[in-house]
Amino acid sequence: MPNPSIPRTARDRARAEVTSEIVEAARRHLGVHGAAGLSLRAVTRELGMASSAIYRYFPSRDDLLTRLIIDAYNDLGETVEQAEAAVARSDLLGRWMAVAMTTRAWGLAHPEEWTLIYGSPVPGYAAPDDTIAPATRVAAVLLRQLADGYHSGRAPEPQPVPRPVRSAIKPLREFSGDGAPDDLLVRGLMAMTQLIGAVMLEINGQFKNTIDDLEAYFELTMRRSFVF
Amino acid sequence: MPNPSIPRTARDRARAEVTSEIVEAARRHLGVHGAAGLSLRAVTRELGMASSAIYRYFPSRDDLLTRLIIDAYNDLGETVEQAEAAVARSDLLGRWMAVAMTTRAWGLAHPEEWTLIYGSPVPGYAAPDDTIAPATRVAAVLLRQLADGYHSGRAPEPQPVPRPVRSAIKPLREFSGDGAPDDLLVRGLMAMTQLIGAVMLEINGQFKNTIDDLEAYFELTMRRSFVF
DNA sequence: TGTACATCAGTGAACGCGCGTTCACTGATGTAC
DNA sequence: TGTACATCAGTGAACGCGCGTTCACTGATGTAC
Repeated sequence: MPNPSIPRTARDRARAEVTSEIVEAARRHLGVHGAAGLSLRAVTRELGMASSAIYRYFPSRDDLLTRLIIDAYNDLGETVEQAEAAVARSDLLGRWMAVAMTTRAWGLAHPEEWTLIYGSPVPGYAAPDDTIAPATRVAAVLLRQLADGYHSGRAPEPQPVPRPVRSAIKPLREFSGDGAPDDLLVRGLMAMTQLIGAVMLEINGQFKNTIDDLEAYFELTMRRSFVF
Repeated sequence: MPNPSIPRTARDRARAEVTSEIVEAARRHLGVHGAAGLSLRAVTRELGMASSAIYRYFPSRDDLLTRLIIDAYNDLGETVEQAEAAVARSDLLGRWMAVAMTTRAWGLAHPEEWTLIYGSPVPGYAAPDDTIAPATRVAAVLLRQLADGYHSGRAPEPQPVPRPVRSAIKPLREFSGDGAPDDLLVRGLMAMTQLIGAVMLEINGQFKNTIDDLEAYFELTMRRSFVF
């Protein structure tokens, strides 16, 4: 049985090529008009094909959007994973800073795709289940750091976590296994919130007229947000 | 000279009334289709008037959007100011928690307007200068808290702030006067980032399948983000 | 108080535009024998 | 290797829709004398 992901015939090869051309053109169009304004006709126009031709590749506009979202999650996830893997396992601060700085750099380089995955949902679009797994890649890296820090005895003195919160983060607990106690999970979530929040505010221009050198400021706040 | 903001004739009264009806209808429409999909025709249709009639009140779609943005900033700002003013001046934790919980409540109650002011900019729309002043109301409340905490000697042991960051936050420093030293400004910005980030992530549904009781979790993280 | 004129809200038709999706079709590529 | 049929990419016209904005107009309200 041939692997269907490896194109075999000329037709298959052409199909794979045109598909990725469509996705790339669509990605470019995101930048100009945002996700809500993504237009199939504009995409096909740029590729010089009939507007109806796109339906040979994507059954609808929403399916193209889904593909863009999955690609964005995977691109960010892969970039972060690679940067983090290059740091010595015992260097927890280095690993955290690698995640933080790489995430920011990716967001600034791909603001539309950032908005696509972390911004407000596109009206009328419901993300299918295929997007869940790629969405968790960055979080998974951070959970591993928490577990490593905890098991090497470097966790900070735990602050109390009230009962309601303890049960509130149960879903996360189930996802993370018993790699870290509740207090550490809360600290990790806060660090993640600080990270995503800071990048989002910067991308949306909220720091305009407030902070000049955003790189230096971001670096300091991420150092201060380090859990261990 | 009569105050032009107080309607005098029947015509003026009618104009003020219709204007606010338009704004309210537009606000409702934001919820369904987002800012990018705000349609003048849909708004006039709901009010039972000709689509061209709206040009007697707003010269263009962008002007209506601007009005919605200014209203949103002012509504949030006023709500937060009032809640914070009800807390004893010396109760710094109470004042911070009032800002945090009120901000979250407002955001959850008005997710579209939240997205309008803190979300990614509407493509093709450039916010005019009139939006700057209302945008700073919440930040101004927090800066007053920082100054009060500092002048009553409750500031935490300052951590070092590297030179580049010191000059990076110069614009903020100029805005805040000498109410608080650099370290305190950084702490304040981080608390603000944690607050806005947490509300934004919750509104965008990023905590789905991660945290059950978001209110309890939010409260804990805001307590932990308290500067003093 | 009454009249003449100016101002203004609201109308409805029209302009020019772009959109997602469907459909019957053509012609090239792939497959089974 | 050659032929007959099936599969599939791509076309172009069409459907029905909604949009922001302009314009000449009507009729009501306001103002100056």
